[in-house]
Amino acid sequence: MDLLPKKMSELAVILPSHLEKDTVVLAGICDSIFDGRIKSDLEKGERVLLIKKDGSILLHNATGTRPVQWQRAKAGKIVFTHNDEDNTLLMESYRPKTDESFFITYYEINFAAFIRMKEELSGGGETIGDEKDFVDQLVLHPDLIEPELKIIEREKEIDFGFIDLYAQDSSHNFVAIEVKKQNATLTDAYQLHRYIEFFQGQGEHVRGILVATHIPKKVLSYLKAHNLDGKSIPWQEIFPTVKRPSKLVRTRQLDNFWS
Amino acid sequence: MDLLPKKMSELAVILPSHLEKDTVVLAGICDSIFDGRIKSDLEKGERVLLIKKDGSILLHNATGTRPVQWQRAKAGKIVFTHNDEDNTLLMESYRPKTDESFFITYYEINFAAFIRMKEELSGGGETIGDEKDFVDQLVLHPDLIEPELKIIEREKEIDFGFIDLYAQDSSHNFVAIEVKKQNATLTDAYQLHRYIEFFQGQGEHVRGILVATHIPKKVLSYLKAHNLDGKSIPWQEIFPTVKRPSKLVRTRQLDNFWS
DNA sequence: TTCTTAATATGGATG
DNA sequence: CATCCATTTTAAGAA
Repeated sequence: MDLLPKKMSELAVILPSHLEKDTVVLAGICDSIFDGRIKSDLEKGERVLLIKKDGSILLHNATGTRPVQWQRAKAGKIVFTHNDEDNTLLMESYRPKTDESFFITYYEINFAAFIRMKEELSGGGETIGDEKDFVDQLVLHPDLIEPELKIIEREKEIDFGFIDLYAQDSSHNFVAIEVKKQNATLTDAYQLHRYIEFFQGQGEHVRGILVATHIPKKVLSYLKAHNLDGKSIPWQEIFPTVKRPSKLVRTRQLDNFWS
Repeated sequence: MDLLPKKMSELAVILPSHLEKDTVVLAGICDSIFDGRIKSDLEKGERVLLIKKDGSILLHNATGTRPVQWQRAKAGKIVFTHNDEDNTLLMESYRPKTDESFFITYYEINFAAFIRMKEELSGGGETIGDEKDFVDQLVLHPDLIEPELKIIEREKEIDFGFIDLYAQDSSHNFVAIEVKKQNATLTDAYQLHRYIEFFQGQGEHVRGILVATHIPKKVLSYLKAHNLDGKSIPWQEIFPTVKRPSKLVRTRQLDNFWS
């Protein structure tokens, strides 16, 4: 849990002992090649490299959420080699599963460290508010979609997929409901359309409703043109208990937020 | 470009000056909350935090490609506060654009450092083998799709979108071709179907072909059921010149690989 | 393993 | 801005 020498020849010797146990952080000037599902060449630039003990490799630029190049875990051994002639440090990794090669050439190391993370302190987590939770709420409160709607089945399987909710409306029509936690897209409307067509092919009349937190006009007009319904249910109506600060919450207010 | 003190009270004072210029790396025991498009709580655990100068925040577990929690750039100012009472360090960030709050509470800091990255050394990159390149190859070698096929137009615009390739087959039928560089999905088949229906609506008969590196059975059966064609073209047939090492390439062999 | 689908998807191009 | 679309998407769950 400390700095490593910046000298490449020493790094090449020391790093192997850390790769299996620690998270390694390396910063410096490098160029690199990733070749696999795509071939990507990076010009010489300053970047931060993170290597985790499971073999995940993340090469980050100074900005941006995603790594600029990376390789997932379960590759072979990562090899570092120092080249005396031009004083470069090479990282090589090959992942047979996906036939991906990753090469990084360092021309300068400006920072090197390792972090030993205690096995027993890997806390889990919990999420609230994904699509499953959305559907859960709709099952509990089908009237949010339409008055007197009765849910009959969830994840009803038909030939070409699963229908999120299968229901019956106040006039005893059967209804296929496709639920999207995000803004609806045309693709979602097509999908619903295909489901309804399937029932038509079976000689059954089934209504279709697309439920989403927001449905753009273009999508609504497609639905209307094909005799389908759209119902937008704002996030707040589904998860009214989730509080959010309207601006940056200062530390002393955290307790309120947690409630 | 060096270590920072691990003492929380000092960190709270020092960090602000680094957040706008440097990449900050922090490791220790924390729990955290992200609340925005979803609400996610993490139990106490040991994690590595990366904060970039554009405000991107990445909280990483000891393993895994993706951060376990994160926030994208363009949020407000990130605030660190030391709480004397229980000796914790709090990170708070709020991103108005998406109404996302991110809180991390540190109980222990095991590693703290900053990396100053030179602005002028941010190298760009280049990729070969994306979908555009795939289509390029198909335009050059339409016979890979079907003998005697003639490409007429690329990115042909119709009411509901763009058709990757528009062509004419050996019997002078017009053909709409949808290309996917990856495995085809049902959604891709729906999309193609929609294009064909558009032409039917115009009173035109147009064949539809879905081209992908791989087409699962279910997708093929949907295509067949709707009089559409599927053509899977393995990656190697499209990019035969891209060499890959069959196993880990040792440094001294790199020159061969680069050719 | 293969396939399917949600995701805080991300990121780029376009209108 | 919103929308559309490709992505080395990733990752989890089911068949």
